[in-house]
Amino acid sequence: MRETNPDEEKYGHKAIANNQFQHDVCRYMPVIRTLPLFAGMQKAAIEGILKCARIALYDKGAIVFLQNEQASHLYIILDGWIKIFKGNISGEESVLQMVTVGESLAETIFSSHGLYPISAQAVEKSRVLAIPASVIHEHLETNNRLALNILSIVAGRSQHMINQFEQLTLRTVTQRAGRFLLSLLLESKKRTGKITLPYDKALIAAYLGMQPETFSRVLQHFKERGIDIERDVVFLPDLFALCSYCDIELASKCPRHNTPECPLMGNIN
Amino acid sequence: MRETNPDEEKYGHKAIANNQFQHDVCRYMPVIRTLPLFAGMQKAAIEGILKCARIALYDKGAIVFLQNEQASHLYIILDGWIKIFKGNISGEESVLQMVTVGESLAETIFSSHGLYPISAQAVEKSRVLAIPASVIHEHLETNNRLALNILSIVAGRSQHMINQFEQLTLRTVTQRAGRFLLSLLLESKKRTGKITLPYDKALIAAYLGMQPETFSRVLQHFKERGIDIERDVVFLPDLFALCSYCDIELASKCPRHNTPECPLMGNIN
DNA sequence: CGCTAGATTGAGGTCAATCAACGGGTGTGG
DNA sequence: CCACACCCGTTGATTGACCTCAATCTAGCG
Repeated sequence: MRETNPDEEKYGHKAIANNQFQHDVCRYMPVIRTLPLFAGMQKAAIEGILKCARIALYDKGAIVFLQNEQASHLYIILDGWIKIFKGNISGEESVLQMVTVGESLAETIFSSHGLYPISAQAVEKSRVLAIPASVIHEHLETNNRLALNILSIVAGRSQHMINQFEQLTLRTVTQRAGRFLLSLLLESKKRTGKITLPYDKALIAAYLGMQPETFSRVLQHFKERGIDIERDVVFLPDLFALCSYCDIELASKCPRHNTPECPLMGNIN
Repeated sequence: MRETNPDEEKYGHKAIANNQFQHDVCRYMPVIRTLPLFAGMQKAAIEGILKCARIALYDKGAIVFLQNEQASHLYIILDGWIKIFKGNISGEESVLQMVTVGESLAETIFSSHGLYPISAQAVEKSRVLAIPASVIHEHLETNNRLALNILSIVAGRSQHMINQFEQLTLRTVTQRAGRFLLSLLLESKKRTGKITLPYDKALIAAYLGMQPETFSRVLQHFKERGIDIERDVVFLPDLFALCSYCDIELASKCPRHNTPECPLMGNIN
């Protein structure tokens, strides 16, 4: 039934030797239990689902799955970064999201035709919890809490996609890059003006829907405006330097949102 | 708690006088019962949910809801076309989807902060079934079937968005327009070479992420290649004229997919 | 020390947006 | 029935944002 997948050769899929499936799921139980997927669930129920789960390790560049493959697992990242993308026949690819610790590749297995609609690739050494799709589907039938948790995850992802969508259609490259840096700043708990880029600049560029050269030029542009950039570290002259790139999604993560300290004073979109 | 919403004035929201809420939900029961939302549910359960539902009528141009408003209802289109979009402060808007009969605006009410992440506007006279979000949330807690149905809807929507995303980033305007026409062809049951555009050209252009002028020029381009276009009707010289714009999502709707008749012979992406 | 991958910089090209004018249906009022 | 206005769509000319290609630079690493 499955169509031949031209991507397989390209990415050297099926050649992954380090898929080291291990039985040490329990070692990660403390982390796993705190995942949104299992929120509000009984210990027994969680363990029932995890019985068939395995932990897989992917090297940098390894493919987790490819679009149009049979969707076999639901994945949760325990460590590292996974790139979610869609590639076309001419080799170009469009990066949909970058996923990291605690997040899951969930909606992918509820695809109507049972095939992954997207591809996933580790962009650095990553550890992933893999739960068979059949197990999830089985528990879904009886475990309402699980269904609601997944619904919540998928809806959240959907919303994030809407934002990404708006970014690409309505924003210039400078605005996209500025917003990206601001989001990094808001995610870093310690509120210094120091931001470290989480992965390759070329990858950031792809995620932001632009060419590496363009991203480089945009950073150059920021430098001229007083933002100091060295390698993968960005130093802000002050914490408000990027506030003009804020939007409603980022604002909700900002401690100064809806306070007099916010330079935008609620004029956000 | 609710922020002032500058869009309200712009769109004349709250001024909608024809929101004719009616108690004639039962008149639409035959249609409603066949909706994916209620698939596999008992008659009693469906009626329990519909007890508080109302049918609303929107004139062309009327706003159903605006982004950042409190998410109060889940909507299902019974008639007409609704535009789902995200607008920014400078008045530009990015059209995410066009929704029509049988489809729902579902994921919108599961937004984490309880606000609509997007706006919805009727682009022609439309009839909509509105179910209070509180009712849905209440039933979700106990009705597992409902949760699974919604999950399926949201996942489907999410996947559609992924496709839209890929279109905008990886395809040229010509490819996007060609694919759009092809999708219309595949959706029309009668397989003649005649396609009628479902709404304004300007709206189609916005949905395809281009300017009206650009869309017009693209149609011109098609005309030069033998496709006859008159007003809102497109005549194909033969049924395969647009096959080069096919992709895996459209292929699944094509009766000739995976048959020797398919001019692409499975070389699809 | 040289190799390589990632990043930068420069020059030129292109696709689609923008700005502006026009055409041709449709509806309205005289 | 015609004159006019209005809206939608088209067409043309120009601009500009971003891409592409190619050369160069830099840092890490064996």
